Formats: sequence, C-alpha cells, structure tokens
Amino acid sequence: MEKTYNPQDIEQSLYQGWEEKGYFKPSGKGEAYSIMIPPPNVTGSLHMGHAFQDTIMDTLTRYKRMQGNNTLWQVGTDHAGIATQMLVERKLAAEEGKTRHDLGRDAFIDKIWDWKQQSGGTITKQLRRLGASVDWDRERFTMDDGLSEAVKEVFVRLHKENLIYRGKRLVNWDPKLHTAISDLEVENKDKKGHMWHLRYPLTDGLKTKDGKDYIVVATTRPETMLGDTGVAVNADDERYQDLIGKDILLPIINRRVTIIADEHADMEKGTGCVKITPGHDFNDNEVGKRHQLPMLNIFNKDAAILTQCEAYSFDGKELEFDAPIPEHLHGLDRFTARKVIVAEFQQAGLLEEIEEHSLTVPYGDRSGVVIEPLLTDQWYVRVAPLAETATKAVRDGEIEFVPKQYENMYFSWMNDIQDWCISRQLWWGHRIPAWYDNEGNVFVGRDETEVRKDNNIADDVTLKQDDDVLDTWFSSALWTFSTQGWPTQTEDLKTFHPSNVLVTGFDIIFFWVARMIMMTMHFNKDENGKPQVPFKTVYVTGLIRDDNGDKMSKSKGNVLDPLDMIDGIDLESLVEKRTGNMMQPKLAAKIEKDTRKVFSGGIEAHGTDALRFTLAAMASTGRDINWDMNRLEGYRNFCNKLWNASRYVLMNTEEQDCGFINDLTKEYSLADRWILGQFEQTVKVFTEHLDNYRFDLAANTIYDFTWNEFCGWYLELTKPVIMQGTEAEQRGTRHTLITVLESLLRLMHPLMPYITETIWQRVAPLAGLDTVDTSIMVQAFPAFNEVNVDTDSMADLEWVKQFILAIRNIRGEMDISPNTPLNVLLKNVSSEDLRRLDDNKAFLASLAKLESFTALNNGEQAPASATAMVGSLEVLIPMAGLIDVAAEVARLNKQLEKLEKELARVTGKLNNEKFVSKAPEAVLNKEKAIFAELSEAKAKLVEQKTTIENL
RNA sequence: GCUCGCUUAACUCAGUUGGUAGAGUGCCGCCAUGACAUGGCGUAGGUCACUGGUUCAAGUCCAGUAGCGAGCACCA
Repeated sequence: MEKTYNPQDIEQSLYQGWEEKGYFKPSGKGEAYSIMIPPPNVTGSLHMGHAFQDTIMDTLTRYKRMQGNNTLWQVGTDHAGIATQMLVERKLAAEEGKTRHDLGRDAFIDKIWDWKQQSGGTITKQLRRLGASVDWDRERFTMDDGLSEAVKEVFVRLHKENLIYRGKRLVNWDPKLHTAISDLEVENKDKKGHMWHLRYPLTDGLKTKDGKDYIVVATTRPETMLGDTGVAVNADDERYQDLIGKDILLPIINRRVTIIADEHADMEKGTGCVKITPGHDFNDNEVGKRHQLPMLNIFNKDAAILTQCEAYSFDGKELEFDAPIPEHLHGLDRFTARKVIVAEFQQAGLLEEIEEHSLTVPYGDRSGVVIEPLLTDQWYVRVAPLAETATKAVRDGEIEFVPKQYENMYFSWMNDIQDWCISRQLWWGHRIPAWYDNEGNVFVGRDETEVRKDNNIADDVTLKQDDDVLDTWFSSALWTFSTQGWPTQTEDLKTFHPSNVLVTGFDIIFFWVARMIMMTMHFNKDENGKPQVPFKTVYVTGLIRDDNGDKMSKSKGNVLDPLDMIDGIDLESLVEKRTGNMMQPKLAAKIEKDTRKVFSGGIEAHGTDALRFTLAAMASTGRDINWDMNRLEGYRNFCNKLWNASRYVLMNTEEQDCGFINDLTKEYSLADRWILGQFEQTVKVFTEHLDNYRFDLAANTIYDFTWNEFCGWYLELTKPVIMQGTEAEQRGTRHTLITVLESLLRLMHPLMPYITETIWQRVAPLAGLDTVDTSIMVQAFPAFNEVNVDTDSMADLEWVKQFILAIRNIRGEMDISPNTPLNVLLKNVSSEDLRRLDDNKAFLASLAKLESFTALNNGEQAPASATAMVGSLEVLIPMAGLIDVAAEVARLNKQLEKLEKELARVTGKLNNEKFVSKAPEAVLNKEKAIFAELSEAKAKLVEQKTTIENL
C-alpha cells in the first residue's frame, strides 16, 4: 500500500465494479428495507444539501443491506416543471434567439426531451461519485410512462370523488412566467413602500359627519382602484353609518360604487374606510363574495392594464358589466399605472397624504417578480378531507418525525390547509387529463377515447384537451408508490411500500412531505383496508450553511460544490466557477476578492469518504450546519490514519502466521483481550446510534475507537509482542490485529465505503475469507457479542494505561526525554499492583520506557523523587540527575491546587446534612469514595512536596 | 402577532432518565521513535446568555428576560 492515503486512486474504479456486480439491487432475501430518494430536479447539479442527505440515505442503506435486509434505495429525478422549462427557454434564446412560442408546444417539448437526454444525467453521475448504492436499473423519472399513468389515474379518481374541481378563482399569478403558482411558491418579503390616502368623492351631494364631501381610503396599491367594486366600512362605525348603502364616484373612471358594511373594515385602522377590489386582493375577494360584489379584472397576463375590465359575478360567471378603462392607461405596466394614477389624484386634489409604510410583498420564488392576484380558471384539490387522515397518522405515531419538533410545523400547516391550486400554465409537465367541447363543457378521463365513451360524445364533436399541466409536486406526491408500479399491485409495491424512512430538508415539509402523506394514504390501503403511510420515519435535515452561518447562494458567491471537496479545485477555477454566468455581474468583484482570501490555495482533494464522514459527523439533529473546512480536513486525516494503521497491520501479518488456517496454539496478550472487548462495545454503541439516526454520535464513536483505542493504544501495544513475543504470542496478536481490523472495516463501511473496501480486499484474505468476486458491502455487519468482553482484562489494561500516562505526564512536564529509560520506585504497592506490573513489563518497557521498578518496604526512606498516583499506588521517579527541584515543586503545586478544588467541592457536599440524608446511597457512597481517594492523594503529594523542599 | 428552535472552550458543535462539563479543530511546549508530520507525547483554556424557582444536587426540570434564527399569519 502507498504510504499516503490518496482517495483519488481508489474511489473511481470501485463504484463501477459494485454497480456491475449488481450489489445495489435488492437481494430478494430478508426483511424489506426501502428508501425512496427525494427526486432531485433533472436540471440540477449536486449541492451540499444533496450530498448531506444522500450520505445519510446511503449509510442507512448500506447498514441495512449488510444486516441482511432486502434493501432497495429507489432512485430517480423530477421533471421540475418551471425550473426545466425556464432553463431550456433561456438556452433556446441564447443559442437560437427564439422563444418557445416560435417553436410551438410540441417542438418545444421535444427540445426539452432532447436536452434531458443530453444533460439530464449530470446529477445522477454526481450521485455515483458519492458512492450512492442506489439500484440504477430501477431509475425513474416523473415524466416516465408509468409515472404519468399514475398521475392520470390519481387525477381522474380524485375528480370522480369530487376532490378535484375547476373554478375561476383569485390565484397567485406570476406575470413573468405567465402561470399560476401555489401559496407555497410565494415568498413574502418585507419592503419599504408607501401608503396612499385617496379621496373618493361622495355622490348626490352627500357629506360625512364632519362635513366633507368625500371619504378617504388608504391603499398600498392605488392602481387597483380601477377594479374597485365597493368601499367597506364597519357597521359599528358611527362616522359612516349614515353612508352605508350610498355611493361614491370613483375618480378617473367615474364609476359609482356602493359603500357596504363589513367586518373586514377595522375602525381603528386608517380612516376606517377600505376600498374593495375583489379581482386583485385576497381579502377583498372574500368581502366581495359576502356581498355578492362583481369581480373586475384590470390586468392582462403581464400585469399590464387592459382596455376594458373583465367582469365576473361573485361566483365566477362572466358578467355583462360596462367598465371601460381610459385610453391613456391602456397597456401600462402596473407600476407605471400606479404613478400615473397617483399623479391624477394629486392633480384633482384627491390625494390626501402619502405615508411611508413597510409592507410585505409577495414574490414568485422562481421568477423573482411581484406576484399579482389574478382571476383565472384553475384546477384545485380539495385537501381538507385528505389532510384529516394525514394528520392523524402523525398524531398516532404511524409516521414519526426526527427530530420531533418538526411535527409542530406539520400540524400547524395541516390544521389550516388551503385548497391546492394544481394547474400551471406551462408546457413542460403532465398535461391535465380534461377535455372541452365547443360549448365549454369539461370532461375528465384517462384519455380522449375514454372521455368520448363515458360521456357518449360523438366522433364528430371536437374535443380539445386542457392546455395546462399539473404542478410538479402533484407527481412528486405520488413518488413512493408510483415508482413501484402503482396502480398495478406489483410485487415491488407489496414488498417495498411503505418505505422505511424519508430523508429530506425541512424546507419541503409542506411542498412534498405533507402532500405525499395525503396522497399516499388516500390511494394505498393495506390488506385490512387501512390507509397505508408512505414512510414510517421522516428524518429532517437542516440546511448546510457556509462557515459564517450564511445560506449558500450563487449571488453571495459562497457556494461550495461537494465535488470540489472530493476532487479539489485550484483557485482560478474556483473563482471562475463562482463569478461566471452570474445574474448580477456587479457582485463578481467582491466574490472574487472573498474567494481569493478564504481559499488562497484553492481546495485540496479530500475524497468522498472524508466528505461523507464529515457530513455524518456534523449531522446533529434539529439545527442547520455551518460548514467547516477544518472538520473536513480533520476527517481526511482520519482516513489517512486508518490507511496507515492498516499498512502497519498488513506489514506485520502478510506472509506471516496469523493463526487462521492452522490450529497451532495462539496466546492472546492482555492488549489483545482488551481491544476485542473495546471493539465489541464500540459495535454496540455505534449500532445504537445508527438505529437512532444519530450519525454524529456514531461517527464520533468510531473515530474515537479507531484513532485513540486502536491506533493510539493497541497498535503500540502490539509492537513489543511482535518484536519479542513467542511464536504463540505473535500468532495471537496477529490474529487479533486482523480480526479487529477486518471487523472494524465492516463496521465503518456504511459511512466510508471506498477506503473500507480497498483495505478490506487486502485484509480479508488474511482472515481466511474469500474475497474473489465479492465485496465488503455484501458482508455481514458486525453484531455485538458479549462473550468477547472480558471485563477483568479490560480493567487490567485500563490500569496499565493509567500507569503509562502517569509516567508520560512526568516526562512531559519535567522535560525528561521519552528516550531516557526510567527506574521507578513504588510505594503503597498492593499485590494486585505487583501482579499487573509483573504481567505487563514488556508493555511498560515499550510504551513508558520503564527499565525497572522497585517496591519500597513500609517505612523505607525514598530519595527525592517526582511523584504520580495510580489509584492508591505511588509511583516515584528518583530525581537524581533528571529533575529540576523547582519545576517539580511547581508541578506538585499545580496538582495540589486541582486536588484541593475537588476536595472542597466533595467536602462541602458531605458536610451538607441534607445531602447526606436525602441523596441516594449509591451517590453518597460514590462521593465518600472520591473523598477518601482525594484525601489520600493529597496527603501523599504534600508529603512528597515537603521531602523535596527540605533537600 | 402566533408557534418553534438556538445561546456550553478561541472556532464548530456534543452533552440521552438531574449526580465530578466533553469532542474535533485551533493555541502553547517537547519530539524525525520502523504504520502515519495528514504524525506522536504533554499542557493550558468554560460564572454552560441572564434572572428567579423546584431539588440534598440544575448545562439538564419550571417561569421569566435578552440576543439570534426559522415557520405561519396579518399588514385598507
């Protein structure tokens, strides 16, 4: 093996081999265990969030696979309607200078499929680099035939059950993308703006109580006055009671509008009068319905002013309503129209006041433009009935969120859930399976033939399919069962559904998780007819942020690419990557400067295993993760440590007698017995952590065992045996070296697949295992075996460790070279101490460079020495020629100070009558024992100090 | 406004049922020892945000305060 761990040499080739051998496929044996990957956008590329979640999913999958489960990690991608369409449109514009309309619908969709063919596989290729053990043969795409069938089936069935309906409703309209979006796709941002106080003149000579011939309404959107169909006041408002039922005259358009009484008007706020625009405001829309006001639409699809309002009755029927718009406003963008209208109010003396105002403005999360509430025909899912079952499943614990606090978020959303607008005015997506005849009748069915048949529509009647497509999340919501062949009750569906765990980010709990639960439980029932959940556990991850805790974003230029963590990247390429192809080029200079400062040497290659281990180690629950390059580096070093430890093991075992094939005697050293016990305990703890989704604790556990126990102590302890032991002893130690390393590799494999496979292929044959045509990934996961925990040996070795540490401490503090052999004196020696010393001379000589030890008889005078305590044993290192008196006194003082602090604490407790009488006996006895030990140690240190000082 | 989270070493974070505060990185010494300088050995470093309460005992439980963050709602 190479002296230095070099991940790039080992990672690339292994994955292909695993894939070719079919190790990623379900074994068909054992209990089923399945995870459905959250399908990444087909347009996407791998970011840190993916790397994080995929690491967790792969770790779980590999773990369960090794435990003998019939394991499926279902992979696939999402067609990502808006994102993909935007991307291909941009490409089309850049390369051919055309819009999608130039091509037409069919040709444009062909273009997208072409594009998907070419570059849609980016993210799946990247997934392979992470070592993801997904079954590629089952890869699905949300626009596949099978999944599309499932989508249609669900739509048709929901429609039949009256859970899908179509209606003219106020929707969140994206004037840039020309489509409706759901509430969830709206991002509310706090902005500074203005509140305009407008005077609406009263008609017929009416006056307010304080004698004015107008009332004042306040609005943040003056341009919508073109669509006003009412003014509301509160019924209890004495100021305006007389005016209820009377009219005002809207300026500019000179339309009479009635003053109505509605609870929506708050007497305390503003003037108490509210303009009502049912066509462009969600609250006003509700008011309009209550009072059966007509709804006027003043905007076209670009949110520019129409030539004539489109009028609808309060329940969405087209209305004869003469509402012309003055010509000079025609076609004006809403923000331009606002300026013009405000100016006209001002000229007419009707602008009472302009007030600074902070308000929340809705933006489209994809387009970044202000969303316009617009009256359009859309399809909706009536979700309340579905939500009930879905809420209950979580409440009853059928589905469990990890961490649990996210259940609150889920409940609060579900309890106040709004109908889901599922139609999108896009081309890329699942076309809505609804057909219209020339009279405007709607027919829903799986295809046109079915529609004609079911509705007795003659062949000569023209039917036209709905132009709209479904919200991408509609198909994603079916993911766990549509990928397994639903609506057919396939074997896969029976075997792998419900899935075991969903690993995803908190940001899509509403978008995806909640809807998945609703849809799945509605359409899937178990053999008893009980709704089936999509997954039993939802493991919710936090966001990965940069080292300052800022969200990673292209515009901030702080995005880290997981592949750069793996392969490394030079500074120039990194700068180019971060500043190239920017939406706001003016930010480039700052980004370049910051990048050059933070990554002056570029980024080194750390390898997939180090990246995965880091992500796992940072995966503490319930909070975001601030990325830390130092951690990555530390865990890369950990890989190197494992690599070199393995080199040591191989170096001492290859072509040696390790005791696996012959039955010659093996003699196990104390260290051998100890490390075997340590390993078993590590297996136990590690497994528990994985079972509890505590990847951070699991990673820490294995790190500590590998570095500190196995490398730090055990390998050092094998050296004297290997160099001086008898053949039987050497055989025992070699056997243990191989046993522990081989098992450790299997234990670590789910976290670090590449390095463990590479080493295992070398190590396993020495353990008598056949590695031809097999892989560590299909070996058994280590199981806790209590028989290997020899508590006596473990206690003995812990004592030896304490002894060695005591000597090292004195050496370190007293500046005695590690090479200087020591002859130590012992005071207060018990027979057990002596036995332990005698048994472990070789270890002590090797690790503490202990040449000899002499037990002093009772009362025998010791020469001036440096002292350390090992339990009640006093270890004395004679100072002659070695130790500086002043330094030793200082060291002893330091130790005394520490002891005294502790002693004070314990004494205080023991002197506290209440503690003595109320604390449980075990706690009391423990404190007493500590007290005795501390007192004894203190007395000895004081004695030693006096001796030295009197020299 | 409602709900939820966070505040522990210089930094990033653990801390399971209350019982002597931990890890990694970093800092400071010393060390080319035959697995590893991506290393070894040894130190130093904490009023657990604050205030009060419960308890023999509080980082941990309860109430409140402050700062930070998230989700939802409202905003004529």
